[in-house]
Amino acid sequence: MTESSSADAVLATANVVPHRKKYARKKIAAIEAAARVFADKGFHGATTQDIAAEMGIQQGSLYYYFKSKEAALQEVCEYDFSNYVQRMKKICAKDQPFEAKMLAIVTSHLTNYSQKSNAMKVHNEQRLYLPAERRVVLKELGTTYRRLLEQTLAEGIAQGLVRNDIDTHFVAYSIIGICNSWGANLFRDDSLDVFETIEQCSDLILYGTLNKR
Amino acid sequence: MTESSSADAVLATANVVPHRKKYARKKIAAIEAAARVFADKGFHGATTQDIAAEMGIQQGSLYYYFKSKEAALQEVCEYDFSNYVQRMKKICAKDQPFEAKMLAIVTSHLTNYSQKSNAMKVHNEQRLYLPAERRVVLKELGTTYRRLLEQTLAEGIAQGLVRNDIDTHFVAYSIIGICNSWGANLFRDDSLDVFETIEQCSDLILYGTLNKR
DNA sequence: GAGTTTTTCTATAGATTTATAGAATTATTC
DNA sequence: GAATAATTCTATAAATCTATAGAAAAACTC
Repeated sequence: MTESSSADAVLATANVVPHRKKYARKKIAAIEAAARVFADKGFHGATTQDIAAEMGIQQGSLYYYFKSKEAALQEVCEYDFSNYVQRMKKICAKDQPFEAKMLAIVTSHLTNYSQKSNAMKVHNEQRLYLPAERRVVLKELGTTYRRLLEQTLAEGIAQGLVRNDIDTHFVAYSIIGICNSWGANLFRDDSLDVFETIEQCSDLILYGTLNKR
Repeated sequence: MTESSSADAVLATANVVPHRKKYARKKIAAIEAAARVFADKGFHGATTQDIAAEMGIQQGSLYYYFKSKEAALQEVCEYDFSNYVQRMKKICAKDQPFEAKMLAIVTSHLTNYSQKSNAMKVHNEQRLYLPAERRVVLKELGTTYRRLLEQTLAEGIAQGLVRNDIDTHFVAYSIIGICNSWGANLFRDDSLDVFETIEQCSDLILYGTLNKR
């Protein structure tokens, strides 16, 4: 559970000045520490003391990195989210058969979960404790993601591959629901295999449970 | 959002002595008030003051009904759960075609959500904040429920109606995941139609998204 | 290495929160 | 209606939590 790698997003915003670079690195560590603690104890259950301890600093020092506890939650929820939506855009833009796209979408979702699990878990479970003002960016990104999914389904229908009697809006929400539900399971249970889970999820979404007649 | 009706469960345990009956009634009101508050603010975000205010009593008086805040969470999570599992048992015991059973299961789940929404929401989202000792009953009931679902799927396979290459364990979890995800949506969005949602959920589970060839 | 900037620490104000004890009130019983 | 039991209230102890201010330490610059 390191969640490193995509320091990129935050690092990119930092100037090349060594000072800022070092700050940015530690800021990422702070976000990831907060993500771990919030994932474990929930926003209200976690204390700034917990987060500071997770970073190995004193409680008061935490405020060098976060303006407030609430700001920390917001940053955790937004952490790497736009990269994730970006990846979704790429998947949807590709010229591939519907089944392959769906597999790629589920893969992206669950892979992201198994890599950025804490931040994603916190986003899914705790973001509603943020006041609406702090959720505008999240809402936008979430809507973009869902629309891409709906669009992909609509394309599948247009190609005659997907049933034309489904409600794309409903199915999009359902897919997100299944993926998040399995994401949480993967988080909880180490013995689960990510790729096995991916297979089964997309299989269920595509084919359902009934035998073909 | 009254959540009355099934006072039965708790009332049944109370002796016929008028005293106990009145206490039991108010205790149910306490559980439902706690459910509303926990659903809204989360376990740690809610205060005993909030729950007391919701009941129209003073903070200290709340301890006449709950031994502790944690005990209140446990009681909310367990509230009406065993009735719910009981209903599931009846559905599964019936001699009906697989499709009808699945529709009944989804209906039971989502109908329960729209009636006992607060307690169910709290159960789904907050129960893990309880220490393991307080979750034994919940765990048992949950396992029973999932097993019934798995068994129903297995019967469907035996009858040749359900694909024999699915993993019943995985599919059972997925069904629960979809239902809970839509339960939460129904909770949030009043404009959604419960029966429409039920239709769509079971349709997706049964037939998936692809056209038959 | 003196001076400057960044990072961390300590200490604390001020507000909340859970849970308890004992008094006060209300309801029930005979 | 006096005696008893149930319910609610008030007041408070004890613990905890966020956020801030200013000092101390560490890192960096020239």
